[in-house]
Amino acid sequence: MRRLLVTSALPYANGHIHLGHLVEYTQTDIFVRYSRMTGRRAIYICADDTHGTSIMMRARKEGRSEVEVIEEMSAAHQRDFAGFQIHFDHYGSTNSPTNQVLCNQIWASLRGAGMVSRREVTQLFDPKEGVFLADRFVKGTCPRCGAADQYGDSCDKCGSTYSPTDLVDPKSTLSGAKPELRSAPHLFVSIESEHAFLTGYTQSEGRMPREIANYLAGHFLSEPLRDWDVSRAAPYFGFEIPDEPGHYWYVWFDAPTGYIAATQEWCEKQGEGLDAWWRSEDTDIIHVIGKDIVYFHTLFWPTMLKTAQFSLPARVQVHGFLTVNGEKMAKSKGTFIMASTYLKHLDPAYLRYYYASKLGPKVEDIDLNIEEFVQRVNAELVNKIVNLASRSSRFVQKTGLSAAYPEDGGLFAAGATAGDEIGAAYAAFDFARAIRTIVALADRANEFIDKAQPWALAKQPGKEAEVQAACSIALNLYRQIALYLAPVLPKLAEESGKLLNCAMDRWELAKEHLVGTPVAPYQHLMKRAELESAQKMVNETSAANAPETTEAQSAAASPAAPASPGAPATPATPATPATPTTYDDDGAALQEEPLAPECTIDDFGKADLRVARIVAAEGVEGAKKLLRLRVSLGGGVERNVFAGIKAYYKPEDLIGRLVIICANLAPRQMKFGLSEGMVLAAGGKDTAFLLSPDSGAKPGMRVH
RNA sequence: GCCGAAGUAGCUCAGUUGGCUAGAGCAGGCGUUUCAUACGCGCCGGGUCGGGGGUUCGAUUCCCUCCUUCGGCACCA
Repeated sequence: MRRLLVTSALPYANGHIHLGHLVEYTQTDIFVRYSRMTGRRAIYICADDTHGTSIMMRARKEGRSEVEVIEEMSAAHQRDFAGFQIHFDHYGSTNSPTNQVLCNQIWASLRGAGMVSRREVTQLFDPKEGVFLADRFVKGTCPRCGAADQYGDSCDKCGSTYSPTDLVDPKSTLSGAKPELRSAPHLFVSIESEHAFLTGYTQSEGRMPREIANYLAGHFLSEPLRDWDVSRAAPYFGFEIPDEPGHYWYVWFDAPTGYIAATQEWCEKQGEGLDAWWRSEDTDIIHVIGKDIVYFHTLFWPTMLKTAQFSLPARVQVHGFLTVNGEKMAKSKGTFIMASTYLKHLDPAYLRYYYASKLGPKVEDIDLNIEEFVQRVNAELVNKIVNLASRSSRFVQKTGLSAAYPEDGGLFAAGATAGDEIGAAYAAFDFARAIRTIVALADRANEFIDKAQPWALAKQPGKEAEVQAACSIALNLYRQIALYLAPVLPKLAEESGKLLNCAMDRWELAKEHLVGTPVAPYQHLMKRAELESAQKMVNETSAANAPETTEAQSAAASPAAPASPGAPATPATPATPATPTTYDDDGAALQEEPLAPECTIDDFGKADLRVARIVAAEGVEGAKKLLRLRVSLGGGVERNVFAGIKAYYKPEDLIGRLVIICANLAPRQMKFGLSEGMVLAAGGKDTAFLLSPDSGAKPGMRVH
């Protein structure tokens, strides 16, 4: 049988593992465990992703070295994974000597193939803001058709595309200043030469979920592939590029190489050769990733592998995000639940089972609904499955199982047949189907016991053989089920093996009767999940609101969860209910958006900031992010202002509220109307917090 | 608005090479057992299969269109 090398995305070393991450690791772990049970040689490789600016900033803030930071986090990650019975054959780090050697090697191959270019990148630079401007931050007149007010990359009037430097009369959309041309050295990897290869690779049947292949075909492969900027200038925590001193590989360059490096470290421990795993026709490599990092795994990574003559992944399995109670995970709602928090309150088996019952082969978000979670685990796992063992094992403790398997009306045979279907479902990452089929088997087993009534027979003298027969059947059916669930619930399988004195490690065992073996005294195999405990977990998460809020999702290779840390759930609620005794004001926000160049008091004075009252607010039809606000400056002076805060505030909650606006901002014609000012709000990519004056302020007052 | 995915019972979902009265689990109601972790078993109620149109002897399934939801992109002065 072909060997399997399976990976999950590398968790970023700047945040703890949360329930969103666990979707992916659980999914992968189940797949690997199943594969092993069928006799396939399979290894599960992972590592921490450690490089990048975030780690550097964190280390500085905490006054210690980056290495100390990432070692601590790696230990925490591995502790969490172990707590959820996620078993890696090797867990490495991208900051390893092995990985560095490998990066050098792949880099040399790319160089050798003539795919690397060093370019003085001339970009438009905003002299007022002190930043380089991405295409979308530049507007000007289209060089083709002369349409005004077009973006730096393409014209929506004539549809032509061009470079921002071609724009006539360009303006920075940040400051309105005329951008200057400035250059900086960058290293690029060109992948356009591999366009045909990538089309063939990504579109080949079974390589990845269909919708992902379509997405790539439509968004990237339909036009020339752009060069990939792989360098970052010092200071940067990472590997210095050997032939380009002062420049470091961008974290996404050395993250996927970590898959290979970690494999190599495992090989060294095992005395095996790396080539058998990464340069072999006999090994299938499968990457399990989240839908947010498809781009890196399906375009750049295959190109790197091909160029350096490594095997190409046979499959890239993509999963969706985790939502909690139907919404994106948010600290403020108590749904940004850390793995370690969960473990304090609930059995990891519950989550493994629940995820398995929800995970299909499609790229769909899955929802963790706390109530459904408790209900489902209890109803299916405890009430009908585990209870099977509990209700039938006691009657045969003294006698053990029948020496010959009794007539059962074909139940066992049906269960054995179902095993093929269940196995196929596991192999296809359709765990939900596997679970459905398994639960159906448990239903049949319960019906059987109910009809056989061993408890009634046990009271009638002379019926001992019948009691034994009924329970032998029930326990054989239970064993089948426990075997089928073993990839999901390894611990349950192990305990069941102790109860029935049998092996539980091979899939094919489900086709063999278990006869004549002793039965151990029954001990609880699993407790019922308590809603109260789940509630406590949520409450504890809410209470711990501040720590790790912003750090959790800047991950380069972050897998499962959506990135919306700390989105304001109820903006109307005062932000500080009590005086906090400690603060966790980390540098994440500042790091994400560095300070602008110094300005003078006169510069500042140019902006006329005023208190204003929102007198009307409504969503803008056709716009997903915009609210149209009517604000009053008092004395009947009103303004029409658009604000990109639809996702964070309900219009009705805003009416009557005092805010700060920039009142002398040049009016701007937008797609949906004229905007006559700007409402001030703090926030980053996924958040917005409106500014309000203290009570007493009146509309029209100037902010000095 | 553009691209993608999806809309089946109160909830979570099965079900399509087009075909018998559209299914399961949970939740709800009724009954029943008491071996088991108040668990199990039986029965019942409940769906215009998002709306409309078309192809067909026949459409939940194929085609068109509209609506809604969720992602991604745009808009966020």
